[in-house]
Amino acid sequence: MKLKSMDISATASASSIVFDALRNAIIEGQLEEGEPLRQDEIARLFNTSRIPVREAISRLEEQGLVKTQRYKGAVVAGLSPEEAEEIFSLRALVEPEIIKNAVPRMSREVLDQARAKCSAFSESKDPMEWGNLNRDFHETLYSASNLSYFLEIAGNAIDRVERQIRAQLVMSNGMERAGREHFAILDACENGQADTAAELTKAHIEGAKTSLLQFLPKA
Amino acid sequence: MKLKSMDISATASASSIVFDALRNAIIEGQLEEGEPLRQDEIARLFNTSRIPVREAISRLEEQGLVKTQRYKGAVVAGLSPEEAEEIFSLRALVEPEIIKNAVPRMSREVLDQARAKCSAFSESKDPMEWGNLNRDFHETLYSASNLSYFLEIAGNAIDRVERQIRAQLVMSNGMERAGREHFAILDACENGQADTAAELTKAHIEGAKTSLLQFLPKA
DNA sequence: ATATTGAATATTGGATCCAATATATATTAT
DNA sequence: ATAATATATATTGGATCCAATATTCAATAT
Repeated sequence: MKLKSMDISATASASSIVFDALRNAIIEGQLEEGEPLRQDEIARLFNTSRIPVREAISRLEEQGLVKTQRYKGAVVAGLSPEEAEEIFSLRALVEPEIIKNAVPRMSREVLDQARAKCSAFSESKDPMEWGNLNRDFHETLYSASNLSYFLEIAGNAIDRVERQIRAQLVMSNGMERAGREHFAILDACENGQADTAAELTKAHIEGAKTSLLQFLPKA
Repeated sequence: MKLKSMDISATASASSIVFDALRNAIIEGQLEEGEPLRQDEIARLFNTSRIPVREAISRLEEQGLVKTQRYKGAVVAGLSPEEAEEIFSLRALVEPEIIKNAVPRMSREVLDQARAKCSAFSESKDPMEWGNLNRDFHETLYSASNLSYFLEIAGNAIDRVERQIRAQLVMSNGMERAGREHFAILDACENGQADTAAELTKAHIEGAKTSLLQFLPKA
């Protein structure tokens, strides 16, 4: 008798399914700044009760992706230019450290995947894909790093600005410059130049910061 | 007719009361690594139902202060030497930036408060107070900074290692060195030397990292 | 017509209950 | 006595219900 056993405790809870779906919807711009998250509506959509939805929303608030007000519910968080600047500054501190740690640990396989993703980004004609391709590329490189806490911090920082980055990528001509910079970072990684990769990553982020700040409306 | 009005939506929810209490209990070492957080027990203690307790626990997990396993509940998170190292490295990146931003913004009042807290730390004979006094001092200096996101990141990083820092402060002779370093940082702040304050802060954190890593058991 | 008040409806916060899973204890088999 | 099985108990996950607060709409006053 061949049975495929599975660890039942690895199954996703209702709350984490809702959390992941909402996080993705926010990052991808399907839920826009200020949009209310109606507990009952989301619960209906996922065919669950409101309790897991409330837990998911609590977690999203800790991630800075939504803002809740007592008795008034949650809305998708906005991003002021000041906040954006800080978040990018933090990324410019953290991500070079990640890549510096990652470079000596990169396998041939990781580098191949990264090159494929770099090309995919560069060649894509579908603006809807650019955000995912951009992020995939960076995440592939960073995946070689063993700095799990730094990865967690960077991941959340990116989540915070991702919706705006994606909007900006679609609406401006930053794609070409980003593509070139990706290849330069990748080359440095392939050549084992950790410090160069870190510097290029920092410059890349600083450039993205400048672009995004120009794109964001002034309050 | 004189009525004192209040904004009812500013009242604390059950969930945030539980969250704050658990966070403090973890930070202060009253809840130790591996200790289970029993939903029903906590609910009874706070005279509420389990729902707000579950939400509080979800938030604590996002903060990295507890670890939950599906169907098995939450336990207070541990801290490996590797994690500790990373968290301190992140702090050593972030906190100097905070203080550099804070120094030119420090009022006479903030500096006076900081000096009072610095002296209080230095003079305290009660090991149970050292943790709070230490943190108070740094938070007072940082409060002059307008980098709200950096403050959030640093605050959480400190929360993650605070229990161990406090244990280590009590059990080792790092108090004297910490006290001297505090006064040096404070002097630099008072003299408007933002870069010096940043360097001293970085050195202070790196020193604390070394001490803590010596204190933590090797796995 | 506009402003104010009252009623109805929508939504959130959390209490209670039920089902599912994990753990502890008792019973049976070896 | 030890190991395996069955039963009881503890705990978690979430469905449902109720109370509290906010928002919308209708009715009334000016």
